[in-house]
Amino acid sequence: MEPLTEKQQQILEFIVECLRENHPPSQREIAGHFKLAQNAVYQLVSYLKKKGYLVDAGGHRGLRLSEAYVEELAETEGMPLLGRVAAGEPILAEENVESYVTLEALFNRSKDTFLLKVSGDSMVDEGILDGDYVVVKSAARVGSGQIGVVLLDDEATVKRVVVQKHRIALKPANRKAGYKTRYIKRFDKDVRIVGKVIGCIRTDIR
Amino acid sequence: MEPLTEKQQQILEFIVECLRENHPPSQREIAGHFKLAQNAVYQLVSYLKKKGYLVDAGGHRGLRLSEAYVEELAETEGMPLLGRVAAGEPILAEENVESYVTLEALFNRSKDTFLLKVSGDSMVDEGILDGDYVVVKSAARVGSGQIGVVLLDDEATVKRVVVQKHRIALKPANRKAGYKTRYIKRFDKDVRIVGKVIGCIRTDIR
DNA sequence: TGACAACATGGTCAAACAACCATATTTTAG
DNA sequence: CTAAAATATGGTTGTTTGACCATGTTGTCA
Repeated sequence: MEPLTEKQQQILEFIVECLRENHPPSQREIAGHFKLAQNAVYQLVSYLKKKGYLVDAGGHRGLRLSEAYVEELAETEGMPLLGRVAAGEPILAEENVESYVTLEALFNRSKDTFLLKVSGDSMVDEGILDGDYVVVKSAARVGSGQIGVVLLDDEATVKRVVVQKHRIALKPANRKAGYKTRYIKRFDKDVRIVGKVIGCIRTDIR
Repeated sequence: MEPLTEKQQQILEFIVECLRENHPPSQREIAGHFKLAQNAVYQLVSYLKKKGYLVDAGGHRGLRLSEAYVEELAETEGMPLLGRVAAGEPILAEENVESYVTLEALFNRSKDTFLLKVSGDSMVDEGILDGDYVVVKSAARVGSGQIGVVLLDDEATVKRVVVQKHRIALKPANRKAGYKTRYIKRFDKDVRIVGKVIGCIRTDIR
């Protein structure tokens, strides 16, 4: 995008800040903030429109960011997702960046998705470690062989669920602890399948 | 919060929607959308203020959401994080929900944080699987023993980095493949430490 | 030196606007 | 049944606002 002068940049940043807080500023408000005449702002805003940073929705307080500029901002906001990393280039060089993603976008979440903090090592061999958060999608049943969250003896456990003829097998994944599969009757009152594990997040790796 | 009538709810939702798109609606715009007189809106908005959903910043298009309501919205927006799950309760019952977190908040990210898609199984024993995204914080050096991203032979690799006297050891974590540590000279031109792995995200668990 | 872009002031004006009044109908709760 | 709350209309008023005009200054570039 066409470069901005310092003043224009300042004004634009102020506008973005205001929009972030959901109140598009009036020209007079901007003028007040920078101790300018309303008209100085009118002009500067005109420049910003001409350069394609702002769009006018019409009406009072009608300033909007242009799509192009919103996109440019997104690159600062979302996390850059790196594809193949080329040697020599600075790591965050454009050719390395595949896209910019918000973490929200990684999981296309619906209303009934939630996080559950995992305690225990029973699923380590599946890459679900103690302290991880599993992303769970609420569901009354889980496909056989999938990893699910089961409410069992007042405790939510994450296990691989295998549906058999008359029972359900809850298979841990911990080589060291041995694979002590637990079997429960189907339709047991004290057991409830809570959901299906669709993701896993680990923070604070040291 | 005090419950809303259907009409009030409708109006509020419309306002929220407008605010999301960064243009607080004027009363007339709302009125137009619902085919009402400006004054009907004035009254309904008054109720919403009285009930604590809206706040008035004064001036034209001065409507804002109250903090209380923003908080309530956050519960719909962020993912609920479940603590100890009580049996009997519906899984998303209030007593189960510890807090509502946006995924953004899980990593307190700075500008130089990015995602890198992992290919390969060399870190499976650390719970970093093929296809996972690692959250990387840019850094020229990595503490000994930490997991880092190293640019090596035109390829970004995730390995445990152990700094020794005259060399750096890159230790994979894959029992099956054997732990074939790779040693590189310190200050080797062809090697660059790119950053430190601070998190790991797995999507699409089947 | 002269042209031009950027930046600035003060002033005017019509449209958009929130606030408020009087009033009427419908819905809800006791 | 009745009173209060909620929902609605139309009209008035004073303020806020964007747009625009005339004009002046400063810095840059040819």
